Amino acid sequence: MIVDAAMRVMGAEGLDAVSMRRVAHELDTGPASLYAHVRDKRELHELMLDAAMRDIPVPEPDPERWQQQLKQLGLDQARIMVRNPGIARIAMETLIPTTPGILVTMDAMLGIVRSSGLPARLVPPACDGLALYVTAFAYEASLWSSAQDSEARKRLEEINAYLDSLPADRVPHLVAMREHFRGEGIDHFEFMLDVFIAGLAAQVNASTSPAAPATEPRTGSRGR
Amino acid sequence: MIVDAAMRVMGAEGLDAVSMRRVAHELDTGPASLYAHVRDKRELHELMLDAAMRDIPVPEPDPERWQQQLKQLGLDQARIMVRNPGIARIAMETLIPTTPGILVTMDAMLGIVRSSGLPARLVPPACDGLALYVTAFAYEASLWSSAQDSEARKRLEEINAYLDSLPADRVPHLVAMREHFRGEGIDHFEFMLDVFIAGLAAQVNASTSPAAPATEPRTGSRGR
DNA sequence: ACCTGAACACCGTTCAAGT
DNA sequence: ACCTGAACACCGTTCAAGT
Repeated sequence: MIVDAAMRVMGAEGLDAVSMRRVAHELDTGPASLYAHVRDKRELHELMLDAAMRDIPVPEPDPERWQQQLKQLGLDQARIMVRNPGIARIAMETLIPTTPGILVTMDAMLGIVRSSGLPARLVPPACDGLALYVTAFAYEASLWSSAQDSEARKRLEEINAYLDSLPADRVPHLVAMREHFRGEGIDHFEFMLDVFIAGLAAQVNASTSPAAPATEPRTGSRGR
Repeated sequence: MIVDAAMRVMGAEGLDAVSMRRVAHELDTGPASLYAHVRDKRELHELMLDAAMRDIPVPEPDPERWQQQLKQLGLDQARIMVRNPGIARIAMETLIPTTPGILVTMDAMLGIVRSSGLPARLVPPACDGLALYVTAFAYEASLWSSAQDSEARKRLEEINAYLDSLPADRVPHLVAMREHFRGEGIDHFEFMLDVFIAGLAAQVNASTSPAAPATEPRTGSRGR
């Protein structure tokens, strides 16, 4: 009931409104009562994270399709966080979530990357990194949506006006590429997922065929 | 003086201790006095971000070395944020920093990526994405270091104990790869930078030579 | 223009006392 | 075991009043 009430408040008024006092009030009691069921606010946050993320569909790893599967999983994670603004911030703050639902998703990601043929010692770093980027993207996206609509629009106008007034001699590239900054966040995210996965694929090839292979040479960043 | 006092408090006691009241106290005055110089707490944060990031060295873009230059810039940004715990959190929360110091760094990154030959419309998304990942990494790193030492160690032990008790039938990959999770965060970060840059290089090649080239064929993720 | 004291409307958490 | 009222030690921001 506590987690439900907290999720309700977050959905209606954003994560900032989810205080122990506000949640308790929702349940017609005082804040002290919550501490019989929940260690502290951090634990409540972790339970909310689990509630939101528990039902991400996880595929059976298929070595032939690891790239598509990884991208799909990343998109699913981002989608669910963007849909519940506030959850991404909790995920950023939670460091290492240890709640069952999240671990299942992380395990699925490990399974997919493992099936790619990437050396075992690189699989956890790759998954950590990807999960972190997905979370950070969703967090930025929810900053926009969770700000009061009018406030966000005002800030956006301020920024646009500011960008238009930039001195071309101090920041030439910003000025030159100004037009390319307007764009859909989710498209940028998809592009970045592709870039990341292509980079992983290069690592796979580099480790599968350390010497220049005969049939179809591919070059990754060999420099590490 | 206000920004200096705030940086001092953050350095000594962490970002959470940087309240308007605490900073005012540091200056032997009341919290209301600060509002004559600073619009609100968000603006104070932005000024702190600028103070910390203003002197990141920025290279002259060299098309021959864009990969090394990009990696170096990412490492420099991460290093400075990890050195000032709290700055990374401000950077995550600030959405689009509009302060001069930060814009110069962003401009330098745009210049480097532009010199790589990546299509212009992909340059801003790539820089946004890279900057976001760098910031997110530094944020996670500072979560560890900014927690009270004893508290962080306790939490780490809890997590390790928990990971050791995981059921192999529910999360087989987590259990199988457990040993590879212990590792230096900064090494993982460098690996991820390499992966990302290799992915970008693949995109560059894919757009430079859309048909199979003659001399030295390279394959990127052609699928988008 | 800059500063101040006092106030408003909040926080998370603890603790003795109850059932 | 669960709940409660009251309290402790804080927040960001505003505002009338001062210099």
